[in-house]
Amino acid sequence: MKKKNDGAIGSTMLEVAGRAGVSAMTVSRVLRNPQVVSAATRIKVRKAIEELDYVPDQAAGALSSGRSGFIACIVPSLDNSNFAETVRGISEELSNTALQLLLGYTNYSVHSEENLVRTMLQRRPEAIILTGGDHTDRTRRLLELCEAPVIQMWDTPAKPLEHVVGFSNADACGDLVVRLHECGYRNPGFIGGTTNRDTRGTDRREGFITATKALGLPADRIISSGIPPISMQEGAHALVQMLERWPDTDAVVCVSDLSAFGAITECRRRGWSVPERVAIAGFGDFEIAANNKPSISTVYVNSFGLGESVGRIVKQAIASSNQGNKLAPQFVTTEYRVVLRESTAS
Amino acid sequence: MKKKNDGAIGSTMLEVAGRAGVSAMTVSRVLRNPQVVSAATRIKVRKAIEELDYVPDQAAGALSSGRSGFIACIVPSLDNSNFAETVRGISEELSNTALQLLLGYTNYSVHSEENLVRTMLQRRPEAIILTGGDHTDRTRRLLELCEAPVIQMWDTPAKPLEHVVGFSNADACGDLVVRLHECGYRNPGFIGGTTNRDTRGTDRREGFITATKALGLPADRIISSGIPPISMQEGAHALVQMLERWPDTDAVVCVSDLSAFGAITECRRRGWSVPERVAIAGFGDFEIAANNKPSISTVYVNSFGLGESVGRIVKQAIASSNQGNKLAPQFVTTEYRVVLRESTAS
DNA sequence: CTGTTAGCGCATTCAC
DNA sequence: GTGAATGCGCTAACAG
Repeated sequence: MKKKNDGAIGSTMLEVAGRAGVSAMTVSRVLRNPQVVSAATRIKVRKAIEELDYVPDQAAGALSSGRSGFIACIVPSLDNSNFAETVRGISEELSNTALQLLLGYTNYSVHSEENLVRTMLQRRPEAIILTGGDHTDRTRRLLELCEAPVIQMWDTPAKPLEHVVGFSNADACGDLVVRLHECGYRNPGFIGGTTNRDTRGTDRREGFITATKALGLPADRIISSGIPPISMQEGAHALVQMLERWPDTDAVVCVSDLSAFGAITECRRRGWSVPERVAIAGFGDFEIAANNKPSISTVYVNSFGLGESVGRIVKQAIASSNQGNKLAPQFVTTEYRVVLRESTAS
Repeated sequence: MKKKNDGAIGSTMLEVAGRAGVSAMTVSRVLRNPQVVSAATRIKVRKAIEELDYVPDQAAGALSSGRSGFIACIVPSLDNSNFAETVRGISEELSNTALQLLLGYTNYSVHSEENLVRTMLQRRPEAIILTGGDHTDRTRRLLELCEAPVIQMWDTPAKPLEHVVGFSNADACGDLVVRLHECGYRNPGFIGGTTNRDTRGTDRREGFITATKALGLPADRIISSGIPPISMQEGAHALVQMLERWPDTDAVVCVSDLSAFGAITECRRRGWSVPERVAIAGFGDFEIAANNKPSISTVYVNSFGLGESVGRIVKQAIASSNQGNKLAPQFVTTEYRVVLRESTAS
């Protein structure tokens, strides 16, 4: 046993109770169910809590109640406006609850994800939020064993684990290709990363291929450069390769706005005008897309709203579970929208 | 009491012990101190763990051992390369330990920070990492009461709470001004946000003022626009205001690379050449700084290394505490470096 | 090297 | 509206 209060804050619930002249149970009630306690007692207890600077120990509470108060949330990267916005959306939606996000990032590795899931399960999260539909077998097994609701987001996996909030990156990218075709572009190319670690990027590439084929356009103009998520510099590099290999390429779709920016900037360096020499589009509608010159055509994704939906499902699932039910698997598709700007001609 | 395994994974340590034909304590040892258990027993126990897909409950472990395994880390925003890199640095440094980051973000509000701290203290973190030196009185009180080591990062507060890892944003910005002066600029201006929520931004502005005064340059050319962290668009807006108000301004220092990018792009839209008409510099050396045309002069900050230092101190502080000591307050200053590029003339 | 005992701090359950 | 008893799952301490 540890020494009393070793590393802890100040006092225990029992000490608060002593000071207030009530039982520990009453303190507990004041904290989590104040309305069942008489006003007078409530005030006494609150005073004692104040005076002792009492901070409840959630580990103890969790152990006793079987509710950790944690929501595990695993994203590929924190340094990405899209995921950061989604996390904000989730947080905001959960802000009026006692639930706390346990955040982790995988660096786009399913192997890291497996370790993260294992680590987080030790905290007994009440729900688990994952990005995408690509997981190791072991991850899937772990997730099935634990009864917590699982939400996959940012994708629409064909075989969902349970709940899904996302959109088809393939369709979204396909729509972009269709719009470019409508603008008169006939020889589009695609720039993305070299591996399939970023499954959303891979889906966009697939969407590009499907759409170009359907439109009878060349579907093979694909440059893969760099480990996803690819950088501005790699976008620049890939664009040059693209135009060297297929000089008559008239529109380039980049896997993200950042690589699109890199590509556009490289054109400016070389004196190739965008969109006259070549049109360039991105994906994600990051801040830079609207603010660059030329502004960047892209696909807007409602990252924040996606997070809000996820948060709402988390709350519903937990509410159901509290009533002894299980929320039926939800499948929410979120908004996206092609936004044409100066980097492609209309 | 909760129903057995309600919401939990599968089995308890006792069940693993039963299956392996040992006591629960031995299972515990295999998990956290394997070398003290005989090889034969170890194998038996590991087998049972495998077969039952046992996942230990850290809440119980924490309660019993008095060690939560959590490190609280509070940053202003997740959507900021600098902080994201710092978090990566911390994570990486802690990756060979059993410590887990409990991440929170304040949206640049000391009030949110106070709530976050209170929430996180309920998890009994073994160390607490804060960004900057600006906190409410109540936050400071809470932090003093809990015995966990506190680390302030990304700043060099005059009155540190305990440990500090950072650099002087004021000095860094001042150095930038000096370098611009060396390049021949005599009428510099500063663009930043309207409030002091982002204390690092405020410090940079102060550094600008101090340096310009010391050099005998005008120190009053300051445009404040937008709530920090200011956007690209606000950078654009502020630049126009700057040149309208003080047309002979020859160099503009922006509080971050993003606002600098906005400003530069606005110049391009208006046909004002950078750096000929006006030089523009940023802060942070984000990806965009090196990749823009013109590339952006800025101050490089070793965000990742800063995080690594923080992680190292966390480990040291916990190690000391385990030996019954207390690590003497550390004060680590991290690297920064003025990087002159195309957006300022040399 | 292994087992036994006890208790971490709280919340559930049931009395009153 | 309040209190007492009990145990959540694990680990420290000690005994063997």
